[in-house]
Amino acid sequence: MKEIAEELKALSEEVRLRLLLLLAAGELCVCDLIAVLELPQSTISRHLAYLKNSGWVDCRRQGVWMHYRLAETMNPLQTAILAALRRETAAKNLVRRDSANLALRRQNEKGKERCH
Amino acid sequence: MKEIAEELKALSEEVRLRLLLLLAAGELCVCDLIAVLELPQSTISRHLAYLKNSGWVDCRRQGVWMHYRLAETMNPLQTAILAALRRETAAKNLVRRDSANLALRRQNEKGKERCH
DNA sequence: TGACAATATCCGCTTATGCGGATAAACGGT
DNA sequence: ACCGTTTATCCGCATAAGCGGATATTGTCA
Repeated sequence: MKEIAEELKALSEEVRLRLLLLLAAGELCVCDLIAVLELPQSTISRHLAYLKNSGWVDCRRQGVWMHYRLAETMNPLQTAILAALRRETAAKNLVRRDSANLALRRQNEKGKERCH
Repeated sequence: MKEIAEELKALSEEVRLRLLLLLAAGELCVCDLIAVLELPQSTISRHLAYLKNSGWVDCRRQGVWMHYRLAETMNPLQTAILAALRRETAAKNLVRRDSANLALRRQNEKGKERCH
């Protein structure tokens, strides 16, 4: 039960929710997340570490860049909660804005190959 | 999004999780919850107030007794999360112990009419 | 109205958490 | 080996949250 409470606590913070929902759409580099959320690097990094320690995301290093993605092995509770969250937040302003920002950034990157 | 984070924060604490799961099986009086969880009255009352303020439970007064139950109007996210929680925690020791304690208390109460 | 029972709130304390600038660590390129 | 870039961690601070005994509130009954 303590573990379950910890998993939920990891999602009880707006920045972490935004990060998780962005990652739910696919793997991202930390620098992308910093740019999209427009928050200090230390803040983003700290919250990503929190999500990682609570089993929501994994990361892999590629050179200097660190890529985060959803944990590939979630327990059934996590899977169900994440699915519900994605479904019920899809229409929220902040979520739409974040993914729009990400799309914009992707657009501007065309041909400039970065983070890989 | 802040509201969603608040709803999740309400569930990120073991005592509140236990309370909510007990109430998911039906309305209960505060004195039952105190007896089952075996925690100080002020602790139980505080956590119940938290669950109420975050929209997970409602309460009704009947004389001196206060009865708590699941909120009858939850949003879709809450409904989904609660369903997942009930499903995934049903086999947990603590959850089973709590409901066993409640059943035992109900048994001992036979004919002694209380809390109503 | 006075005494009692159930519950909520207050209080001082301790611990946990978030913040963001500063610093450290990891890595690639030259 | 050194430099610049990216990310992680450290640090001091401020705020939030949990605890449980003490007190207040609410209601019942005589």
